[in-house]
Amino acid sequence: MNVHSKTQAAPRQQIDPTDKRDRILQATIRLISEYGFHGTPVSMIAKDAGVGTGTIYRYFKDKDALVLEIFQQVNCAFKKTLLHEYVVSQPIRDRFLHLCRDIFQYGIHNPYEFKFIEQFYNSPYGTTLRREKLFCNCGDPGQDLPLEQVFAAGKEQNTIKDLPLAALIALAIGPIVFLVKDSIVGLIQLDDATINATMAACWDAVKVETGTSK
Amino acid sequence: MNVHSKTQAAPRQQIDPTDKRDRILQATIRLISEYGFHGTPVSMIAKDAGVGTGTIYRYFKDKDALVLEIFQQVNCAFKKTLLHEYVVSQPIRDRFLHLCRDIFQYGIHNPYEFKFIEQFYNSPYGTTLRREKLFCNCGDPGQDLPLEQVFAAGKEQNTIKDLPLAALIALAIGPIVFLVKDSIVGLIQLDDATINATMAACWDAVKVETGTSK
DNA sequence: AAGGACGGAATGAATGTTCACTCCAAGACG
DNA sequence: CGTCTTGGAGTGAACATTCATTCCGTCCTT
Repeated sequence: MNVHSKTQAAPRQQIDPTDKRDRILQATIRLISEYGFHGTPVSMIAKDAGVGTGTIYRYFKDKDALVLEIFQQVNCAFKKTLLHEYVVSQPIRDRFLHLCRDIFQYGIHNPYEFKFIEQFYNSPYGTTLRREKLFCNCGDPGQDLPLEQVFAAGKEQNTIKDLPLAALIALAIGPIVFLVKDSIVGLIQLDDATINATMAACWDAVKVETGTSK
Repeated sequence: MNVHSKTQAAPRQQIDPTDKRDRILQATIRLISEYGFHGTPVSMIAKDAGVGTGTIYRYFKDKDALVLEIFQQVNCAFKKTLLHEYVVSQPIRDRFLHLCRDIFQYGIHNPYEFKFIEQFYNSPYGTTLRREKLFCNCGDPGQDLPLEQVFAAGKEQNTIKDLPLAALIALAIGPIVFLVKDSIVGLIQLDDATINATMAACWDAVKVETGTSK
């Protein structure tokens, strides 16, 4: 960008304003999502980010701090994605499908972040976080996930099955996580038709049956 | 060799026939399911198994061989569980629910093995295996998973939705894996009622709608 | 020229693997 | 029967490697 590099045209440092910090974050997400925390040495992150290993410690106290910051950042971004264009006044089914689609899209367009979050949540550290219900509230303390709101509202008006919340979430998110992971590793190709049909099937799983059951 | 090796009553060695080997396997499953491959040093496995570190290398070439053997063993045992009392002549829905129940039960009763398999499948090595479709065929080469058979049969008779196989599997297994993992880390308590209702909901997801769709 | 950002060699701790040794059960020999 | 020999399972300290973190010389900016 810019060129004349030097001669002051670029106001800050020469090449990377805070570029390096971002490169480190991105490389870490990518590598840890593939090899796991203990499977990715700091040296590997440095090489992938194109910086010296020492530089990483200029920006982060240690490896743990680096990973924790990534989790908080990615987790917040993901939650914001879910709330994007989410309208509480819409019918339960529409809101549900909207959320499903957002999760699908997020996973497909942010595969590394998606796998990173999943790994983190299933790590001992992530489990502790979940148990303590701390999460990252992103400045909206105490607010439930929108999916939980939808289920609560749906149960009241007898649109959603009367199941434990954990089971409903599993029915909604489980298949999506499963499919997206397969898609990320290249085992399948997710086209729009499949995504839509799968979302609809997730709805069938959580909705109250309308016709005869069986 | 042989010789009546004495009186034959106690055929083999005195105390530990293959006891240690098993203890090593069990410890590895438990620890890796919790801390991951790179997160569990061999020394930790040795201590947990109550053997010297060197002993592990009497039974296994290296750490990789140890883990690979566990995967093959556990994977085969799991598949056998799925085929237990599985009757092809039963209706699609009954076979489906039977398989779902088996997966639930296996996960609840073998939490370490369950998490181990999940981790392995999502590791780079496991992904390669899946892509190569090699798996562990347990002596039944080419035989599909029973779940795949059920879906194939169900599609033919228009009982199961016409979705890609991967999507159907995700709809069936995704929620179960999700719930069992939560149950293993103690976030929820899975009672029979919840299990049954969740299985039924999985069926709703994959079955062809009978009443009006909406 | 001063000061800080940067890279990467240096460092010490941790990990996977090896190896020289111990120990004990099971024949061999009297 | 009792003692000696032996072979191999078992062990954990030692070794080589890898890792996270630190440190210092270099270079860029001002």
